[in-house]
Amino acid sequence: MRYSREHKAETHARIVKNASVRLREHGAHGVGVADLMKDAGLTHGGFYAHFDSREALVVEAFAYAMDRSTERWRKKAEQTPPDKRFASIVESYLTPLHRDDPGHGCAIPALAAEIARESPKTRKAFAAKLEEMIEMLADQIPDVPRKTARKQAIASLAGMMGAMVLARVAGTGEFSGEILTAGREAVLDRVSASKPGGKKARKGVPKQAPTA
Amino acid sequence: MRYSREHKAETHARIVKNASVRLREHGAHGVGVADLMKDAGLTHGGFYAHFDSREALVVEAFAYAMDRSTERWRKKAEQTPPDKRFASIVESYLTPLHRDDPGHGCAIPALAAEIARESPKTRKAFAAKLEEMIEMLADQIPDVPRKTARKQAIASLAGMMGAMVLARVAGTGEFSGEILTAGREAVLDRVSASKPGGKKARKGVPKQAPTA
DNA sequence: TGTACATCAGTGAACGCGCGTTCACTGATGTAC
DNA sequence: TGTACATCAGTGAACGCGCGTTCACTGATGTAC
Repeated sequence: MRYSREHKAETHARIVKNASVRLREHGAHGVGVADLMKDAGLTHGGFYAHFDSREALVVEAFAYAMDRSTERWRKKAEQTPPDKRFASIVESYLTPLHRDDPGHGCAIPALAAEIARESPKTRKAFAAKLEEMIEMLADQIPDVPRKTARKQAIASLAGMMGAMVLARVAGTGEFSGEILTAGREAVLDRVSASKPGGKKARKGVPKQAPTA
Repeated sequence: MRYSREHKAETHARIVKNASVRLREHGAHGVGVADLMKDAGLTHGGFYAHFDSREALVVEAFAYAMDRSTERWRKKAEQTPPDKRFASIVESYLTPLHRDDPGHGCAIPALAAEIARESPKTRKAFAAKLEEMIEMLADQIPDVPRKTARKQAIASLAGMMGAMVLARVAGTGEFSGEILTAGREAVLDRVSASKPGGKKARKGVPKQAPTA
């Protein structure tokens, strides 16, 4: 072979990693094969030595992005006291930083709507990663039955990714910030309220009379 | 002119209306100009007598879809007692029927993520329609200060459209239904809990020990 | 009222372009002897 | 250890195709006289 034993695997991984950023930035159909290969320092002709089709790369790149998110949050949780794990994930998710850097952020707000329209195979691959992420999130909600934790994880993820999509549509101004704040408070409030002793109002998120 | 006075306006409206369905079904880039004109019973060459560009049609079709949703919900609310208006919207939104017919459903889960990546002009046009929809939703949340209602409307819409996107990614099976249910319960629960006398658990949505 | 002309929504061929994919070729390296 | 050959990741030209857009043309109708 032209290159050393692990060279191909490294190149493959580099293509996938770079593609996962570009696809989150520009959408599942927003970047061409030639550009994706250029990102990895290659020419487009060699693409099919690594992937059966463009769609196959899309699937791998999504899986990579989802795995990275799930793993990052799991590690973040490990370094946080159990009762603050979930809140720390939500708070780092619904930020202007995340909103303004989709390429390095969660793949769900960036790509899920498009994926839902792809082939069943692609869609199912994404759904499996979604399921993993939900389970990981449920692990971070202590002191409630597992079924409740899972429901909370699903609803929270929906609220988080939904707020992120809306915030990106709204741009970077006041309206966009308002969406991030409303989403963050609602998710944190709901989950803390579901705990046995957690019905007291959270800081800045009174249930009846807002101070702000 | 070849056609009677109002003929052009009618044709224009027909193109926009049909396009709003096709674009929600297949995405903002998922249908070509030729197909969109064919839907209206025309050939592609005449397109530019009606629109400056394909993107101009996309903007009009989105505005049309958003206006229809906002108006439909407003009317639905008028025929419902004030304290049940919001719940009736949420319940009709997070259904398998809506999930399985994106072409006639809410434009936000279908298209918002793509719109966020379009030109500032297109994005802002969508953001303005989003703002209108949020205001309409806030109108349906009684008995709380306006600021609270608006926050609830934003967070609820994020949860609703997010759950719809996730449910569509999950397909039509059990997992997908679980997402719709979790989203519905979370949104209804959160809003009813924000009311002065509304802290009691909702039917089937116990806060600590689920029955199902 | 009747007639000639101007209008312009709609037609269908054509344009240029970018895309995903294919393919003959290259050449540095691993392997066989 | 040294040499000839086989391998195959990567190159770059080419392919076919569909897309958004342009354009010369059509012909039924509104309008001017």
